[in-house]
Amino acid sequence: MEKIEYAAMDVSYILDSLNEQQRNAVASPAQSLLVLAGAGSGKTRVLVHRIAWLLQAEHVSPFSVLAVTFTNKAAREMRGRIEELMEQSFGGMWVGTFHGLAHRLLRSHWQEAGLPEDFHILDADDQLRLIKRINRTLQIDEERWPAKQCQWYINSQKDEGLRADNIEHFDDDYTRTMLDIYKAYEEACDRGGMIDFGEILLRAHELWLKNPQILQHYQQRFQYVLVDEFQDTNTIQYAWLRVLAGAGNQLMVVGDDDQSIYGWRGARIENIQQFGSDFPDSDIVRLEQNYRSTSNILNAANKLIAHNQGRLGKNLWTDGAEGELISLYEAFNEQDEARFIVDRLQDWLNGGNRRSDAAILYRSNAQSRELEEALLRVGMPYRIYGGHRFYERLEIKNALSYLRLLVNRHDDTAVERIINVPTRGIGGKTIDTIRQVAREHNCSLWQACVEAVNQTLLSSRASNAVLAFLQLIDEMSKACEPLELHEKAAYIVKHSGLVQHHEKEGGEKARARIENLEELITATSSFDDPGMDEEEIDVSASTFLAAFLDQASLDAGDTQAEESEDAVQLMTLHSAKGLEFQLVFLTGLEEGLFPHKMSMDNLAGLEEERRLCYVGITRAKNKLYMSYAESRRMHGDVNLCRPSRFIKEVPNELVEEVRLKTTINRSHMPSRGGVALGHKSAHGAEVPETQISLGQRVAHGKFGEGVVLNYEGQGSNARVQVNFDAVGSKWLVMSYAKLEVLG
DNA sequence: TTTTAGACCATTTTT
DNA sequence: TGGTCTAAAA
Repeated sequence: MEKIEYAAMDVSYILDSLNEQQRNAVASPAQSLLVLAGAGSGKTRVLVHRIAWLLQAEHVSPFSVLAVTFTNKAAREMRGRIEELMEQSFGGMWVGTFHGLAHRLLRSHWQEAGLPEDFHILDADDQLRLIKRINRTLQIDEERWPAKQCQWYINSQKDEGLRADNIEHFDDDYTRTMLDIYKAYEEACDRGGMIDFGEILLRAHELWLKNPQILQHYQQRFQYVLVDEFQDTNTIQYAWLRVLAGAGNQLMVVGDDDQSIYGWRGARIENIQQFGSDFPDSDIVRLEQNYRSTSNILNAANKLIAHNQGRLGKNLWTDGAEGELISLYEAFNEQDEARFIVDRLQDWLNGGNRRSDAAILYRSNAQSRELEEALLRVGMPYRIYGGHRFYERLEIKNALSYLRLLVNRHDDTAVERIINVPTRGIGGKTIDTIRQVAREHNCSLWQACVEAVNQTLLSSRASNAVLAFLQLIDEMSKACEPLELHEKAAYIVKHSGLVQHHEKEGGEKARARIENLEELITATSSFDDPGMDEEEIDVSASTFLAAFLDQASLDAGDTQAEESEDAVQLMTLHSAKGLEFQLVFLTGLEEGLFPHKMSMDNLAGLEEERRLCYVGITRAKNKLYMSYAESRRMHGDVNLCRPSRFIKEVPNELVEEVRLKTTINRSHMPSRGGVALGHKSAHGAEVPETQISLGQRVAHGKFGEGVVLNYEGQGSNARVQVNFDAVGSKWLVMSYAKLEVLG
């Protein structure tokens, strides 16, 4: 790291572009500082400028700065923006995620942390597989205690900083079972030198508590600690921060209690309320000026979130334009909703806007399908955020497992994964035997394979297959020895047989998989180890590969091969946090979907849903559409829906209802408590060449009266879906049904 | 051993 | 509806 002279530098550029509140935060002399940053108030900006201020105005060494975020993307962005602002890079500064930084500590102090030097990281999928295996050996009833639930239990305990030994139990079935599994799981992890995501944080915390001299070293080094998205910290993360900053270090946390949407995975909104009492001399700065949205949108968000209790309170304002009203559309069903959105989108694009400036947001991933189909139908390019991250994909994980075995032959997780992928005749029975051998000899699966072959414990056919596997790995290992990382990856992809394996299954999916494998090679060639200080230069080829594998576990690769085409953005509300768009569609505003039925029976859950809605609304800069459907097909069958309570929590004067063709009054709106379909006249799309339109009440000779929900085709060939009062929904062919149109 | 057919059951997601 | 998982057939 080069020495930097700051002599009498002009520092005004750091403050000049900021408003008063932002400036107060950036130049604060306080020992600890809580910045309550409303949506669109320049939160990241404040963090970036704060660091610049420390470095330049207060002559703080970059080595003394630690900045923590939740995602790698946020960390990269922060570092990038600091470098951009200061036109300089700062290698010695630690900017990273909680997990990334904690992992770095564990790599440096593996001995003190009680880990083997070559420990490796278990991702969620690996973890689940391991738990399943454990449950099988413990003979746990999978029906009664699903592995998913056990995984959830273990992770939430770790989020709370609790190990199996620390957990009080009342000897009930549930806790006893969970603790047994937790213990067995911990043992398995220890034996295999594996740590899961929660363990990374837990170990890093314990590392400090158990090794005061190490803690002291970091406390002395990191005099300035900054935290982004503080409302998302869980118990262990906050504890870790308190330990680090406990020695009088300067701590600045930035967050927004109204945007806390990760309670369900351990985030504690209480941390932000607790901060003041944990750091009694702390200052609070509120960033309340919003630079993003029109005042109509902002007011809608403010009014909505005001329904939550126990907020720290903020009053977001803007001096920007009032903007258009929020448009509300009542669709008949999810198809109608999708059609409507696509129509609006096309209008908007005809006005010369860019597709990537528009986003369609939904509560749950299942909703994307209908929207995709509608977009596909008109040929509008779109991109879906979320879904399977690059490094989590099946084919990638398989390829990585081969690479893992090059580094460490005793990586059981990897062996389990690929021992029969591609299929080479090693089936469940053979693998069981091998596991058995491993348990008896207390050795790794790899060794057990060797043993099983040598001792002829297997049928000759199985034995040959296992031997072939062992030789394949050994040969590849030898061949890869002298190669560069990306050459290793290319070699593995080529010689593992994975490509042929996927080619065989054929289809569109298979092609995508093969492309991904090629993409992996690209990813390795552009990899340069970000986690290394210059002190640690002796990076041998194999540790370089190990570093890549770590990075692959820790960074799921949210840059999933960015395509350059301008496309409409589709994502869940959760993944929309932190983003902004000119035009936003907030879809599926129905009771049971949003707020989701799993979260609406308790106040905490409901309030989190409301915050989610708040996040959604505040993504919009210029124009917001909200929509809901009167009926929605979910998991195959049709449900009738009531409009979300969140709709009526937005003041009427900010909303304009969009009606296609017919205007009707809103007597059936939520205030009445959801008189769903019933006494309403026709509205919306007509079934072509018929007297029927969606939403219309009709009578059938046999089934009685009902409401038209949907249609296919046209004229006498058309089929219509009718929800009958007596017998539920049915599809009928127009020419046979003889439907009578009711007024 | 591998493939396939039926059973089951479904928020939200980062690391 | 579609993805995952177990149990029976090729």
